[in-house]
Amino acid sequence: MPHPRVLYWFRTDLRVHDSPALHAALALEPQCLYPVWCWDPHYVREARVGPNRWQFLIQCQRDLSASLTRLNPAQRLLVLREAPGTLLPKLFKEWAITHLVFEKDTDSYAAQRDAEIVKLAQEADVQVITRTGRTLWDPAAIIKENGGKATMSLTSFMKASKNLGDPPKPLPEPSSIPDPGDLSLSFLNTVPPTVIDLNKLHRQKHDDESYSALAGPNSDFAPPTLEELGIPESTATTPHQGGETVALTQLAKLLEDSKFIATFEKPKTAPTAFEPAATTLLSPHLHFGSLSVRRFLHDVQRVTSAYKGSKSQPPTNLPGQLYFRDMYFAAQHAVGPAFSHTVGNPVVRYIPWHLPSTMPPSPTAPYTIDSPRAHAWFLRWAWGVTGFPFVDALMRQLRQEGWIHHLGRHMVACFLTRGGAYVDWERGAEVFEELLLDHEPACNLGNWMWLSCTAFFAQYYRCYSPVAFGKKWDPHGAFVRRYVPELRGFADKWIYEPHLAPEAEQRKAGCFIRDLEDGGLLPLKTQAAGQVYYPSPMFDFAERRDFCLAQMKKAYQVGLHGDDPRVRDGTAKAELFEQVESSENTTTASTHKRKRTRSTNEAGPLDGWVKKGKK
DNA sequence: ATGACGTTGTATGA
DNA sequence: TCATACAACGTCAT
Repeated sequence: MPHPRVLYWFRTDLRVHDSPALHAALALEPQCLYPVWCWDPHYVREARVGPNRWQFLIQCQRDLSASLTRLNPAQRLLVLREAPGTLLPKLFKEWAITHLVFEKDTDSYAAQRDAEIVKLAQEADVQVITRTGRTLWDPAAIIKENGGKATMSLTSFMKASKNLGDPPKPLPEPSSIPDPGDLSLSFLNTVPPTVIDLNKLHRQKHDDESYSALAGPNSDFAPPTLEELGIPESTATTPHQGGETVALTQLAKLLEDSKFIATFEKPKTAPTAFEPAATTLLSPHLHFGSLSVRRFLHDVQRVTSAYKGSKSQPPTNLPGQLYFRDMYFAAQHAVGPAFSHTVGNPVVRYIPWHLPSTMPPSPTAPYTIDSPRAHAWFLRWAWGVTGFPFVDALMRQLRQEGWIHHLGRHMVACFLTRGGAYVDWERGAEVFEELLLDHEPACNLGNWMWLSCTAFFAQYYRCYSPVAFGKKWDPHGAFVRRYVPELRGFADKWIYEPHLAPEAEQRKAGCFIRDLEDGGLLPLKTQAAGQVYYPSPMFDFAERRDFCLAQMKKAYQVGLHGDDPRVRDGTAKAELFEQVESSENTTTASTHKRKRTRSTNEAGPLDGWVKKGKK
């Protein structure tokens, strides 16, 4: 191949440092290099992406574009507004591409898409080169070492990875890149049909205009703006910044504190710490690839080996966190698309949760409202108005900033599922998908299974208390005061349980604790103008914990997994869990009636609270 | 078969 | 600041 013309397809590798795929592209000694980002409708419309993550992504794209220009003034990131499946074959022809290069992505959707793209490239006589780069090890290689089985514990993962040797050393940033070829485009873009638009809720300004022109409104291939996407800038409220430059600066700063790096123990870091947080906050960069996971590992190992003194070990140290990430990627790879839900998933335990996913999946009615009460609990959880200050503080921090500490995620996930509301973990995973900057499908899904004790973890009797767990880390409640400002005036004694404060204390604190009306879905009817209120707890936690514990015990005895045919056809709940249903249902309609009146939600899952709650 | 272990629980009592 | 009961899960090494 004398004059390779390379299309480098950027996806979740928005960086120029340690990019094995970019190095592979440059090793071809190309005559020209096209650095392309395709505006995949899977991301634009089908995945749940909140304003904060849109902003973070755009920042990553802009920073990458600037880096490419630094490496060659004629270069920039070419953002094209069309689906890869229809766009890439046209580009192969238009730019006489000889090689397509990209970093492997083993997420379920991406793997399927990439297989199709590889086929299209072969049909166009374009050679495809891929490299593993998103994880420390290739998930497929890990699973092969693990005998084809999903890695369900860190022990099995570590054993499998040991046979593969150390992860590759990080590669340096290239000193230069070749010119692009001719950038003219002789065709208009094909606008993908809108079948699903899970992000419609966020497009308050106007409809999505990201597909209005192939190379952007100014024909300059620029990354989109929030304005173009119809998302008001004011709704992106995160203080966290995207981009490789920010990521590497943040990493360098962390590495200066060798004691922090070498003695890091995750369970000893406080979920209540803010400004600064107790952990590295590098996870969003790992997701978008603005930081290489191998670069992170290598730098941590270098600083740790130079550190004099006793050091922390996996699984609690910093490398241990990265191993867990890889473990989830490998498990997802082994299970396939079913990893994202219960039905058909062989590794997940079946629990007859409230608000189960609709089968077959439907984007307009994603779940069944089997219990209006549980639905209200779910919405109140998602919007941080449960009446449990620690839970609400965490959920509001998540919504505002797009990041909460790992242990905080444990707390709210346990609370929604096996330790409180008894709501399906898939509902919680969807809310996290929308709000987290660092949303990594494999890790998010894996951790939700972990915390709901449906896979990876089974000690369901270890249950987090929304009062005790907060107090343990932050006895004075500074974290609660920061994110639930209406409670600021309460004394430490009441900060985690303000509903127990006498009326006089509430008056002194300038905030009254009152029940929400209509089963908790509506704000108070009787509130006075100018008066500040905070809701009473949405349920008796001790009572709910006991109930959940009993249900979990029963479900473990029944012992069904997601791939059981009785789970798929819906008979499992009816035939094996009748007693579960009736034992909880003491106050509302009978089991019989509820089953017949089961309805699905027409609006988006969070529609109810949004408008009414915001007033 | 058996026992140790598993990243990160809570309440109680000394 | 410890230790222990709570009621008791799955995985892995032996």
